[in-house]
Amino acid sequence: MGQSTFIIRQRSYLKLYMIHEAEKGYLYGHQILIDLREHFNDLGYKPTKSEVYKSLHELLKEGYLMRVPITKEGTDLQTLYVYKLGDQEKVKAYKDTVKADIDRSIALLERALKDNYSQKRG
Amino acid sequence: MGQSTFIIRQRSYLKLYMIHEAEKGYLYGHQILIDLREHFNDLGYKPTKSEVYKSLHELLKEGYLMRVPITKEGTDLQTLYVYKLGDQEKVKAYKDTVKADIDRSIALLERALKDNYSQKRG
DNA sequence: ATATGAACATTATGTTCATAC
DNA sequence: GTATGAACATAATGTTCATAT
Repeated sequence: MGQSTFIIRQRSYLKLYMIHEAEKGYLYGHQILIDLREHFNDLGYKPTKSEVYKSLHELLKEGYLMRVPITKEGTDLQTLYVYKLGDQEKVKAYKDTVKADIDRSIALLERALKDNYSQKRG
Repeated sequence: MGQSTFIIRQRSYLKLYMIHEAEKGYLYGHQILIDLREHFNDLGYKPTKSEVYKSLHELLKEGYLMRVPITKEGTDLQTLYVYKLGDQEKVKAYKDTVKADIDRSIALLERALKDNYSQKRG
């Protein structure tokens, strides 16, 4: 399946952050892109537009988020959407899964540090 | 480039372990596959044959490892190879790079834990 | 079964193009 | 410039096939 046996995928990582943002209220695509780039700037991680929108669309398709078109004053046609939290139970289960995935990933990485960079003393 | 902006690639991770194994003496493909699967069994990570051989071939091509055909008693034709450490300086530099990549990856993952799973208290 | 590797397929991700305000 | 998205391209990884001992 899409089930990664190695480390967590970027897509899952981004989806987690989006869910968290939706939990706080609502989010929209362009803004979360800007926010996440800012948030990870110090670590040199700069998620692409494409990944962010794909993550958003997946969450929507899977029912974790719901989309609401918003209206701006003075406009008729607009392509602005707000994303709100969908099924809370589903979301909770999803977060638990991702949590386990992150924990496993950290364990793999720390093992690599231990195995490959520990000082050998005699 | 192949430069990942997100988390360390499986390929780099495996290559690190192979270099480490070569540092201890020598290694060969099938054995390291078995060993790594055993080593990561508890974390549910089961590297594939394909990834292991590709990692090995990359290390060879990049000069981190050298290949030596080995002879077994009673055989003429054989496709067995032993990999030994190549340029030590190059290897050291490579390990430093991977170390930084792992550290950055752990930082990203731990940030996700902090950002998305910390208890909010009032 | 051990052992190595290529060929093929699919996923994950990144880059460019299109559209609209 | 903000904002959304598809189309296209490539990179990373996994599965199957081939070949030999």
